[in-house]
Amino acid sequence: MREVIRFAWGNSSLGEFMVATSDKGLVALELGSSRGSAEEALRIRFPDAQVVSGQLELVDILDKITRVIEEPRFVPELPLDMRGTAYEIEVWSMLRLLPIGETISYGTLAAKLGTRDARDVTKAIASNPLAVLVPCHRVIKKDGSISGYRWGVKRKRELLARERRAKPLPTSEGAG
DNA sequence: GAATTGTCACCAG
DNA sequence: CTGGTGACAATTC
Repeated sequence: MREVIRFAWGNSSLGEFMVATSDKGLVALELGSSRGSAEEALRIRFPDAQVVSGQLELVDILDKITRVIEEPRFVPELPLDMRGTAYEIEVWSMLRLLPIGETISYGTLAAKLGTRDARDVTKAIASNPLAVLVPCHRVIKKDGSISGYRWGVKRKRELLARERRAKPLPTSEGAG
């Protein structure tokens, strides 16, 4: 019996996104890719699985994802089926501990993980299949500038901007 | 901002 | 082990 991967499309202020789930939980959340290539990516990632459209079954999930994108503080209780090397999973777990509005550099994150090379973390983060749910957008370069983002630097900036607003600030940020 | 160079842990074979 | 690789980091103009 082949494993079944279901995918569906949703819409948000950041554009269209695709969600894919296995029996265990979410395996992918893609932002703004074209429908064709995103679906193909799934088949490549799960060559032995049956990739089917599950638009109806995933309505609930789509709804939650949309909300996460619009409201950074909303935490969906969605099961994540993380697939990757042990190291990648470690990095992803680490990212999810980052509070809203908080950013960290690749180098610092690497240090926390016990490795010494930021590039190492970079690779793991770049392999993150779960946009937003794993807040890889909170990882930036050491000088504070935005470096790169698998789903587009603009989305990264946008997500960070939203989180800054959502973050409870003791003082107002003043004119900006 | 763009280009250049140094660096090394991780992954696949 | 060997080889390839990077969403880095620090420097320079």
